[in-house]
Amino acid sequence: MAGKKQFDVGIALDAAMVQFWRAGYADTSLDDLSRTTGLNRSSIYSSFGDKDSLYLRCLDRYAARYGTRYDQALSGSSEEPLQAVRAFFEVTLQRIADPDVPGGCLIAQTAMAAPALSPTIAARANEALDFQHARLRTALKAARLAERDADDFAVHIVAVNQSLAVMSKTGASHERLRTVVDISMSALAHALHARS
Amino acid sequence: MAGKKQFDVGIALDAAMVQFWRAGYADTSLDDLSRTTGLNRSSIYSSFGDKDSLYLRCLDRYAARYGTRYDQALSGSSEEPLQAVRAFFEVTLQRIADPDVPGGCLIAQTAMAAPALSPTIAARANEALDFQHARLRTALKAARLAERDADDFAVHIVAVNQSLAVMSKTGASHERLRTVVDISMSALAHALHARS
DNA sequence: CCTATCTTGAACTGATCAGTTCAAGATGCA
DNA sequence: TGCATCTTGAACTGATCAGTTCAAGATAGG
Repeated sequence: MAGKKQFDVGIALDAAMVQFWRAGYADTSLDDLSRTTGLNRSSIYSSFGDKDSLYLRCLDRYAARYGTRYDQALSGSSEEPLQAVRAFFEVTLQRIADPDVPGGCLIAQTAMAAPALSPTIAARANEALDFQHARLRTALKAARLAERDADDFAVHIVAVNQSLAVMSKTGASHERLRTVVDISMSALAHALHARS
Repeated sequence: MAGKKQFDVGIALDAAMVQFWRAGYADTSLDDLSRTTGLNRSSIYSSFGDKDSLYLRCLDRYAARYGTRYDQALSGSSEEPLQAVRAFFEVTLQRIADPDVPGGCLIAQTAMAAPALSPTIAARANEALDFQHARLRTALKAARLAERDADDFAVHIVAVNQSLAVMSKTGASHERLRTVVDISMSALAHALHARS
């Protein structure tokens, strides 16, 4: 209505998300957020509330953005589960290789720091991982994998996917990360070959 | 020579290690350390130096303690690689199940927080993971696995082992963690069955 | 031009942080 | 008992933290 037009909320959220993603909650100060978003402290508070609220919004933004990519990867080759799961892992590998974005994974980082974070935030990270599990479970069941196998592989794939975040933080090469994935893929291939 | 006898350095280091392990570097204050070790701030500084030095000693203590267990697990069944790797994973599963000690993994936690830690500390965590990889590589090669396969599986197993730390932080049940391991074990079983 | 409304920078508050200092107290030895 | 030595608690320093406040400035509608 009056005053100057507002900043782009989406761009500011992306900048805050990247900052939390790179440095974690504890090691990101409001000054860091102010600097990386280009917003004043006052503007951050008036637009996003306190640090916890902003972190929560960044977590949701992260989960939504990559969640749709995981969904697309799994549904893109729904008739060929091996290819679908390969595409699923590829989402993570490409994110890690993306120079515009930190390595690691905001969800994994949140889970690791959970004891020091607010229960609401910790719960949100767990929900995101549960959702990831459900995504994979559904896709594997649709591929006519036995119910038990679908559930087990979903658990395994979620875990291995998280391990990529840890390994990338240690400076592991893209090749090494692909090796981690390939061995899980071979296990899935064997299970699919043996299905009824 | 004079004055009161000293406290037990080992016990104090264990307490500090557990504190760092549970809360991470950033969320552990010197007051926390003073409280959990029972030592005065002055005593901490005079005995262990500053926070970084103490953290490094805890990291080394952690790596040494569980490193020997991993070594024993791998060498205990050196003629049967499947059993050896199973025992390797069991070390981690038992540590996670141990109520006297936090879940997760101090090395993984350090790696995840690396960007905010001193380069020395981050490097030490990477060294520990490299050592873990070498351990597995040697054991798998001794089991007459092809050089390339031994290296690849060593990379995979190190990653999956780290994933257990992440998943345990999300409240994953012991059963689920075992499922993660079992699928990697099945992949190894197939590779061993197909060896020349 | 004028005024109402929003943004912004900077300063301030109370809390916590790592690290240091030092005097009081406890202890063992002679 | 008395002395030498170590431990300990508490206070202090300078820095940083999250969160709040407010006046100055910028803008758009009338």
